[in-house]
Amino acid sequence: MHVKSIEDILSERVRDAAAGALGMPVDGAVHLEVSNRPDLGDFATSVAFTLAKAARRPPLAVAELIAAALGGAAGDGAMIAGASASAPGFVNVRLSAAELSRSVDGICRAGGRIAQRAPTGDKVVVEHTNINPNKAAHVGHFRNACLGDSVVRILRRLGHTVEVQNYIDDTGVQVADVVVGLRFLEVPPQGDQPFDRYCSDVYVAVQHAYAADPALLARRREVQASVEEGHGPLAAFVHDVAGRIVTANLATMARAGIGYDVLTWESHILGLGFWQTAFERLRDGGALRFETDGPNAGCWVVPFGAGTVELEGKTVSEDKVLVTSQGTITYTAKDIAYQLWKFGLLGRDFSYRLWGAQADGRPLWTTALDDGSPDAPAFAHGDRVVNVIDVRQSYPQQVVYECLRRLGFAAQADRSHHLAYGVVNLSAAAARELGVAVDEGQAVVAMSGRGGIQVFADELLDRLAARLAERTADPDVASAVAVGAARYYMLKCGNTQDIAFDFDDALRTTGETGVYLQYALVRARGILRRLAEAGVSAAPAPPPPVLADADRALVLHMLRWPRALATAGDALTAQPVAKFAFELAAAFSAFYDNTGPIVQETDAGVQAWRAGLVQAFDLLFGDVLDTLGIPALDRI
RNA sequence: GCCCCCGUAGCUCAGUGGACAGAGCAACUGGCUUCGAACCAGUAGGUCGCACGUUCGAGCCGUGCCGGGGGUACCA
Repeated sequence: MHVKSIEDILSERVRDAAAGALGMPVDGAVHLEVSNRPDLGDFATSVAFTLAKAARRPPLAVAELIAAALGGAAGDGAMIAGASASAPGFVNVRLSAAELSRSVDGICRAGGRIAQRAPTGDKVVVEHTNINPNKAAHVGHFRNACLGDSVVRILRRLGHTVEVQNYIDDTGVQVADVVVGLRFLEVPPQGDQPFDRYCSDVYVAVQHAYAADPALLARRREVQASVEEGHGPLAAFVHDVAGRIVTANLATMARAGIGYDVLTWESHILGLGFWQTAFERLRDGGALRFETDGPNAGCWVVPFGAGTVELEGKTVSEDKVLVTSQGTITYTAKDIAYQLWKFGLLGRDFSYRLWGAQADGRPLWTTALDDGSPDAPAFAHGDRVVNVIDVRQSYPQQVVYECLRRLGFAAQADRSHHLAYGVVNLSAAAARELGVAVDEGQAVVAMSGRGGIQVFADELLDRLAARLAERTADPDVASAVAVGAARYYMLKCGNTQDIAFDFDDALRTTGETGVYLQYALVRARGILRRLAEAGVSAAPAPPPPVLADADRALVLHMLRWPRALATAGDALTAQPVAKFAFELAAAFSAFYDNTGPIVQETDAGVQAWRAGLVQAFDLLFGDVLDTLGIPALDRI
């Protein structure tokens, strides 16, 4: 259920008051913000500045007129307790205790989900994770999955139908490299390391082997050729390896509560001839050009950027090659076919079969080359598409969207979103801990799967859980707190911010961390538990005559949830939700510490009100944490 | 060359054109006989890279510089 937010209602009130006081129409929504002068009011608006000119009065005089009109509406049970004007022209509004009480009641009746919106009827396809199936997930992949998963949770709350796709590139060189290593090199496993970690090591070993013996590269071509033919024992082996790695990667993400709706395999896109269909469309639509000379002679290209340019004495082309002079298909080409399919524009479809059940009970499907399952739901046909992909792939992503445009699908191109996120590097300290030589003055070191310079996602979760196990007897609690800490670490920065991964930061359990959020909820649930034991109801109750600042601040913070969620959805980033969650937890912690124990409260009115307040916080904050994928616990 | 991102406290980062620029960490002071101190209350720490411009008002918008990173592959 979606209730109109306090700000929406206040905005209308201010607009009406301004129109009445000034005797002139006020167009559009009046922008309202949470006051950063809580001594003056709960909300503030600068609308007087914009109206001053037309009203032919100074801003402060306009603000005073609006405040007087708003204040006139105050009274018993009214929404607004009072309004004031302050220099140089702000209007400050204070909510009444009765309104705050109604808000607490509303939060409880909504089960905390006051930010949930009615279904919009549109479908958003979100692609994230997308790990090459030849290695264990590292913290860079983990950032991708955390961002994608939280954006999915945000969009679902905003009323969108969301389908999560995890693209598996099982035909690229990376898988081929590991298969070469497994078949032709004897790489000893380290102890009882899991298969995905072993493959990460093999991948590094293969790079060294190529350098020492270039003849080995022929083996890679051999593997790739067999994959392209799609049958034979080598192809079956590749398929088996990729499948085992995907299973391992899914298990890693499942630890953090991250799931999917469907796995889309690159080999299926090729095997079903999706690219051939897309190619013909592009060629016939005039979007492609076959080059007979120049740097791309013999290639099919999509003209892009400045075309052919002279740079530092060399002739280079900004056009994007889709089919090489050898006849092979580039990744971008496959991505064009994939993107067309996501929108239902290809005129082709996969068949599907069930991959398995996931931790949250949702089924996971996979594309299939055979007839698949008759029970499979319909996938793709999205109205919008969000691709969670490293910022370094911005250029090929733009090529993909431009190709849609050139095929006449401008609307779909506009509804294609590259959710670009910054790189996860290692801090100098983290790199040294991994045994990597770091130059003096070098702040960060790039991770490298080929070079074996990386921190694995499982390793991060394991180390966090181990640290937390020192403080709790329950290993399930330790791992749940570890998940919260790891996810918050990945979400608290903006999408475009590069992250310098640092063990000291990532393993912290105090301050602005996931632990802080979980601890606030644990404290609230501790109160509710004690109240229940004492037989005190936690149902919403009327406010006491005098409302403490900590109580007011807590209610007002909770009321900001819908806007925080909407902001996050508009920008396709979980960061505003992460920041909001921390601030709300801080408001609750201050409330907790700066007021007496509710269980021992002697004033029955105060006790009843605060019990209801804690109940509302528990419900609402549980929804906030779930949006971030942070487990809500009763005890830690 | 062209395109994109970043530059805010010692460090890591927030800051939808609005009031005195915030948080965490690190440093320093206090606070557990009370619903769990993984917390709270406080002190200190800033030419918001630089310069012009737009605006009643700029960390935010525009232009030009200076630093750092990335892209501009017949890799992904």
